[in-house]
Amino acid sequence: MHATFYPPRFLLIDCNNFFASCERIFRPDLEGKPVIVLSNNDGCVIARSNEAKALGIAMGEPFFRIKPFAEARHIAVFSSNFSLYRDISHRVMDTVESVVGREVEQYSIDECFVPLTPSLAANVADVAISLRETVRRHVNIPVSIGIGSTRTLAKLACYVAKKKVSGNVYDIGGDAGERERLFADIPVDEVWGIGRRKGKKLRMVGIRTVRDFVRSDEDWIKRFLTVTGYHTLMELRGIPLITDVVRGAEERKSIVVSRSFGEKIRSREELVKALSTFVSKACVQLRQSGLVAGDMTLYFESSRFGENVVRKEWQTRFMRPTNDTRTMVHEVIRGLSAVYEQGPRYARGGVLLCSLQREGEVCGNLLFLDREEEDARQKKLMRVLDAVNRKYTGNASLRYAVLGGRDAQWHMRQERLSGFGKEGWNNLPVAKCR
DNA sequence: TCTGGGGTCCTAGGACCC
DNA sequence: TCTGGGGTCCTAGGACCC
Repeated sequence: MHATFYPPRFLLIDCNNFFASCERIFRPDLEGKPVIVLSNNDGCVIARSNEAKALGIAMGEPFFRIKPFAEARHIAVFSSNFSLYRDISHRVMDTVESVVGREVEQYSIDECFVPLTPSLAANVADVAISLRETVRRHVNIPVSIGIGSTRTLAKLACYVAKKKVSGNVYDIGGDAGERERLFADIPVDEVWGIGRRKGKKLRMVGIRTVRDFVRSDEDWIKRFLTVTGYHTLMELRGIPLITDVVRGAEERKSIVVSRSFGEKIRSREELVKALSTFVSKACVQLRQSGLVAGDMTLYFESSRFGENVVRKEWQTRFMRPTNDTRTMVHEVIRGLSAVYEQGPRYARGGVLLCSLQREGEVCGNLLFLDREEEDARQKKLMRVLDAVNRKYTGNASLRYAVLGGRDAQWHMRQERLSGFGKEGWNNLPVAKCR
């Protein structure tokens, strides 16, 4: 007896206009009306409902430029509210898992892959429709679903589901003729993994559609677009080469916290407050994941849209990898003393932690054997700090004095936060279970 | 006046060693 | 002091993703 071979199949679920759809959950009156969501500091547009897209609002458009237009057309405008979006995202993922009966591969805040088992694959059309309906009913988020024999094909199918078919579900199946016709109709830069640069490169040599690309010679593509382009090509031909789309929190390689400042900063003291706050946030993430960082980079810069862009950067390596806020804040102060220059108005800054390792797997350093007692005290302090902050709204109630008050001028502008911003939305009737 | 934030992977080139 | 090739490791920068 030999096992039957089942070709792999994948389903991709992607929430439509995710952030805009999240805001709509609490504002049913906005159904069918144009909605946009702005980036941090209300800087530019990062999500648009279909109606807003139809009005010609582009992704990444600076808000100040379209503000009069948005007002004239009664477009609903929201500041981004990521804690809300993360929560809705969890609900969507949980719902999907409950329908398919297995763990999904969450790829981003608003999409996930489901590798299909033979029994799911046998009924994939029904499964997809059930998923779409259940997510709509339980979380009130509309989704599109693509199905294919590789993850890249499932992504492409989802593009078709969104743009070209009614019902928002599409399966790139086995019919070669249908696939040919479909591929001939899709620009090559819509493929997952072909971005702006590679798309332009391909067009310059006459490869314009997905069909042109799929027909290209694979050795030539490998030389022309490196191995990543080769992987994409093979995936489009139905050979799965991309497997690693999820990474556990403990496998992360870096943590970045960076922001534009609400108002430009001139003084070193304000920069210390801002960057110390950023590094404190990064440390909380480290501790939540059970990680320590070996290196830290901090930077701050003037507006990238002005003349004479000034950018300052400073790097340090810790004697021992750490996740201790006090140690990091100390380094921030040291770094700013080293590279701060008076004069420019700084518009944004950030902190990057890398060389991450699991706490407890850090190689010992003989120089520090006598520090164990102090280490234990410091760890205990961090645990208490995290616990208090979790208990009191998670909003950094307890923090180092150097971080300054909450009204600091560099804090984000969020003038259009929906009423469900800080707390309270947990109690709202999100789930419309029958 | 006003222009997001957070990730990963690959490659080329330099440093260093044998 | 110079000659030479091959290997590894690290870093900066580019490209991609959402």
